[in-house]
Amino acid sequence: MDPILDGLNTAQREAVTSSAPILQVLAPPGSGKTKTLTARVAYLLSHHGYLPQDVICCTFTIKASREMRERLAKLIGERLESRLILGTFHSICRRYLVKYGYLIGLRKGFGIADSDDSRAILRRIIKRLNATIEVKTAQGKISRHKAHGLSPDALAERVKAEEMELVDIYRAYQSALADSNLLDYDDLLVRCGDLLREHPECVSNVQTVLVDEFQDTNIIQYDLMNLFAAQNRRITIVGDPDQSIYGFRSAEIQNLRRMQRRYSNTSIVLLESNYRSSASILKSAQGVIEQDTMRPAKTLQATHSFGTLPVLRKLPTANAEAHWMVLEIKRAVAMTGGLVRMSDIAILLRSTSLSTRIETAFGRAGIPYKMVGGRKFFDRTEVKTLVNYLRVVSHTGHADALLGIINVPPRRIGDETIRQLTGGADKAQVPLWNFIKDVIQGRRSTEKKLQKAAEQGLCSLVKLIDAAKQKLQDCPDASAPCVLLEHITESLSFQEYLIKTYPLDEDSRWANVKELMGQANDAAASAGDVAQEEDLPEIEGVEQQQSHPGEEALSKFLANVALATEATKEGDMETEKVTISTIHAAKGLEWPVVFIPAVYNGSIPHSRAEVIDEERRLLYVAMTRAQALLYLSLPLRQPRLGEGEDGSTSLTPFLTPKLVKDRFRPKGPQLHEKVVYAIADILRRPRPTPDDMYKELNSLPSTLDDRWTSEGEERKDADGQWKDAMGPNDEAKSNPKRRRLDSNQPTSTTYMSASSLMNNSSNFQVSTTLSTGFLSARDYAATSAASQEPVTKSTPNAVPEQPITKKASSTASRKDGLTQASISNFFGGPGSFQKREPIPASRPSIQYPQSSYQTAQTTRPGPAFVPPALTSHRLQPRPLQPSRPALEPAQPSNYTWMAAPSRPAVKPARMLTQPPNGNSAVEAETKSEEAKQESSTGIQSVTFNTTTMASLQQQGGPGRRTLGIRRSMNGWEERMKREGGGQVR
DNA sequence: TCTTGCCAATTTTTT
DNA sequence: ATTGGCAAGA
Repeated sequence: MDPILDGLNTAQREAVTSSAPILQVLAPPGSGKTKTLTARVAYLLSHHGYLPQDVICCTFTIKASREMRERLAKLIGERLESRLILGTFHSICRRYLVKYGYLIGLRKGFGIADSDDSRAILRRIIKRLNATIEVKTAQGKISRHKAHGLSPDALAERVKAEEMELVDIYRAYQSALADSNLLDYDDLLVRCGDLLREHPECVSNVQTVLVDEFQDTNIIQYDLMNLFAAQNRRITIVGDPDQSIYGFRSAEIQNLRRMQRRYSNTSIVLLESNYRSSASILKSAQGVIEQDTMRPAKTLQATHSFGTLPVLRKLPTANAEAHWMVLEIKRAVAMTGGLVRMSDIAILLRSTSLSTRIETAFGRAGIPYKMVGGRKFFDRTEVKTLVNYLRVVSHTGHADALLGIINVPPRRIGDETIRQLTGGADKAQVPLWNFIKDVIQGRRSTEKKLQKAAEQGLCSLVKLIDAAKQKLQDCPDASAPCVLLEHITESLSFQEYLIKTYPLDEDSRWANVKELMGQANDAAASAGDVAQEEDLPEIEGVEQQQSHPGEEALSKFLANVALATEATKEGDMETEKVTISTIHAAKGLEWPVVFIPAVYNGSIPHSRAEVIDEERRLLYVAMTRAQALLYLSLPLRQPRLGEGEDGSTSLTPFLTPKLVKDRFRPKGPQLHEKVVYAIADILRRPRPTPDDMYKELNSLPSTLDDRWTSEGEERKDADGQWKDAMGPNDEAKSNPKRRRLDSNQPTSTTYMSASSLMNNSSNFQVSTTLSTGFLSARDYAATSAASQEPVTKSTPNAVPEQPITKKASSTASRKDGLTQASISNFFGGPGSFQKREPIPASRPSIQYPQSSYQTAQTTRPGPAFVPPALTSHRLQPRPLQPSRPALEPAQPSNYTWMAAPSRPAVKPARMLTQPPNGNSAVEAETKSEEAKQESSTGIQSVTFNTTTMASLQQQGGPGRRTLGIRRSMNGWEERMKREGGGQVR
């Protein structure tokens, strides 16, 4: 078997090997999206004969693209991998603009304005224009407009007089960027779009385009995808509408539909099996996401056992909440006998501001952690300063960078001097840098005479920069950034400067400088590798812009700095650390144990959130990061920004009372043997031995989550000493009396469902009789073996400690199961369904909301298939295709649904129903046939449905539409039931 | 005029 | 806790 397909389930293979030209892979969290996309890249290279340099693969974050590169290197080897055009939209666009930007009049050596730069520019403009708008809002609005492709002029035409202020600011902002030869994040995309529209030949080599996290693309990115693929019109995207959490950045979920409308031959593969989380976590998460009524019902098929219920914990204050996390982390680590380690744990936050409390609590308790997401490193002032020096050296026109360093270290250049200089430069219509040079060399003068000291300071700055520029010219290779940094820090006596200015933490700041140099060094080293990631394939007839290699290395380094999110080098990754991250930054990742604190109204949903659904999805994304243990918590009081006047908080509305009751426990789970084993199984790790599990117990203040009542109150002991006795540091020496395991606490019972109540009461009575008040390991073993805390609740799916596969069909037949109809419903939008009817196939210009689907399922048994033995020959490397005639959106859209149920095995041959070269794909796919199940063979036939969408003049009434949905759902259910028995694997 | 020191305000999420 | 804005010394 093809090694590329190893370890993929049938639906995933379906997606990987599909010969469909336009393919959408829709998949819930944990279903192996990225794995599938990666495998598809490899597959396309090896089976379709695409050259890596002719394949564009867009990811959303730098981390994702790095991960993908690593996976691909393993799959296809570094040689091929390094030639792929793979990266974030922004970085890919930058590459094209570097090479071909001259074609649209972009100046050489442009820099990238990060959001601090943008903010600084806007601040100046707003001040100058005496505008009232806040810098941040202006920044956001401008970015929005750019993402929608609106230039200042275009904006001016469609906006009211009162908004003209913004137009002026926008204009001024653009010209300020242009003056400094900068592009901001949005410009990278917009300008690249301009380039490819005017000069499509730049991507004429591109055979296929793949996009990860498609639900997060905005309009411009969507356009770019199509422009990239203009030549050959072969696109694969993966995405999940439920995980769309970047609406604030103008991401548009509708792009999924837009794409289907544009490409009538869109095929869709659904992945439904979740390989990440316990069934109970999935259930809880689904309970959250399903509150979104506009969303299509969709199955999330668990492959793991039910596990232990997630926790929803109330705590008195935010500090208590942080402390509670400390205790639960310690408990989880100790009681699982090394199964759960610090690095297995993540704290996911709605906003970075929540981290401080947690960080201090962790710091005091000695819990190692690393904070990701907050752009920390490159924001450090000392790092920023040095980077600004590099930027000025790279491009002296970069006015903001220049202003950032003009008086750092202090050169006696104050506000007044700066005002004189910028004012003069403005008047003379000369870049600031040139003006300064002219002034100190006596060719020009400022309105008011500059102070001697200031002039001297300017002199030394100019000297330094000029010397550095010379050095850059002399440096013919990628070591330029490194060389320059050394030169600059030395000439500035930067270390002494740091010592003087930051006497408190001078060493850590210097360490940051060292780190920056290290990164420059790494960049230099990796640039020497076989293939330059930077290089785009040469295209005949289009000249690439060449530049000095040292300069290029420098500008690339600076671009990486600007585009990096968490470029903090993974140097200290080896040590065991808890991860603290924003939810946004956690997307695509997973951890065995996840904490989500502050689940109160105002945090989630955030008080300033615009779209409530997006906040819900955010919580959903956070919850589905967890594999085995999931803890949500909230403080009952918030000192500052609470909801009520008294600072009391209320639980997020996303966690409805019913959901809380059915799917959460009020306190951390008892971590006895059974629970621990279930965790081990979910993580696919060896079960720890009982000895391992018990040996650390004595370090814990309690083996239970009993420091607070389940109503979130401070537990009052007889002597009332909890509070002071339990500093975070001295658990170990606290009075044994307080460590006794509580057996009955009335408060906790209110939450318990009947089943868990039963065994909550009596299991631990043994312990209270122990003279020490604390269980020895063996005692604990004895009690916990008897305790049998229910790991499950009575749910149809509750199959403890058993892979859930056998139950799959029952889930699928539930009314909330994902059906083809419901998914199509999503794409059609609400109410787009109708009973199936013949639909005129050639209606032009589809109005999406009015469209309807014809659902039918085809199975092509026997002769229609190539015998399995031959399937491996099916997709031999093909000659590259000539570009195909365009399929215009005016054609009816025919979506091919290739919904392989997660569990059953499928013969790959079915893909042959599509002609291999795609030219006649449309015709083939529009044929819809009734699905038939080939149940007798015991082998699952493919469910290969063709959904034809076309516009409808008039819609049926709501009743009819519902009927239509029901109908197709029933068909699906029927099939699922029938398929339930025969499974091949 | 530049520097220093104090006070106030501030935090949604990312390329 | 960090940064920006303002007032008083050098």
